[in-house]
Amino acid sequence: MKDTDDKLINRNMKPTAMRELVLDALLEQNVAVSLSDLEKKFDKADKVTLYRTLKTFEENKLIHSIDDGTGSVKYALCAENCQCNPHDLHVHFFCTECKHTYCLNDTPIPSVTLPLGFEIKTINMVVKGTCANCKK
Amino acid sequence: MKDTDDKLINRNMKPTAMRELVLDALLEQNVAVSLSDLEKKFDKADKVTLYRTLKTFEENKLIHSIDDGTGSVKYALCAENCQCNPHDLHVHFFCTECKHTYCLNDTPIPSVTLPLGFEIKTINMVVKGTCANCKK
DNA sequence: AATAACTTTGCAACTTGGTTGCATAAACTT
DNA sequence: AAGTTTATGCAACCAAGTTGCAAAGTTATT
Repeated sequence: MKDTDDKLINRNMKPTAMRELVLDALLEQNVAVSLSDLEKKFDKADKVTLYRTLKTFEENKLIHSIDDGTGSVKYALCAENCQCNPHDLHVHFFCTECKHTYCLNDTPIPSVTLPLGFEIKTINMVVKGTCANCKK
Repeated sequence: MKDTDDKLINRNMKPTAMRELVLDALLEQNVAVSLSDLEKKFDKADKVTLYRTLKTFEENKLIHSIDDGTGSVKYALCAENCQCNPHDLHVHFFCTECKHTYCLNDTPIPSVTLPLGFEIKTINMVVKGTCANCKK
């Protein structure tokens, strides 16, 4: 049985062909991907199916979505046992050169002190700049 | 001469009727507004004109835009002498109850240490939760 | 005051990303 | 094998943002 099948089953999803394909694509990337990235990659696949595949992945916490401010939502794999809790949150980085969005898994979001009465539920933190690849 | 005229002229914009109207609307708000908010408020005004008004305001650093993750960009007044430099950046707060977006002007974005080779240009940090008004 | 030059406004129309409804196809259940 | 559930694919739609172009308004020039 395939590795991807495991991952899908572990997260309570049936391992369909489409899902394996998308999961493979996500696994081989070290940057986050958008729906339209996937559309380009699998130009025979239907946009809506890809869309719904990502949605189910997200619901089942196999991936998380990233709003990097580019106007198109990006998706990236969660850590193995991630439950998408606040303490799982990490900083995302958008490179203005190569336009890639990175999960900085080892960079946790620093804590902020809010004004009195404001209660935090979650945080989105996107750093923009030049990535290690483009800096050279 | 009106106060709003001053502000516009200080920022190198001609004080047209439309601009005064929009600036007034921004001044009387303590939360950030979206283009569609303005459309509702001024239902006679053209969407594109409002759009371009906001754009010129932003170009001239009278306001800054906020991507709060709701899918529609919000705008809020800059501080008096703001140049929108990195050290002017503050945290934004989106209340999931009242759906309002606040500028936390007194809450600077904490510094983050990035992986080797990553160079920061700017940061977007949006905290989501319940605001002081809704918490009661 | 009349003309020219530039700026702002308004309408129409379009693009992109995301989304829903519904029908077909595939996969499980008994 | 029939019936139920789940996944996929097509069409169509929606919202937000954006562009092109012409009309209206402003400012400058003589």
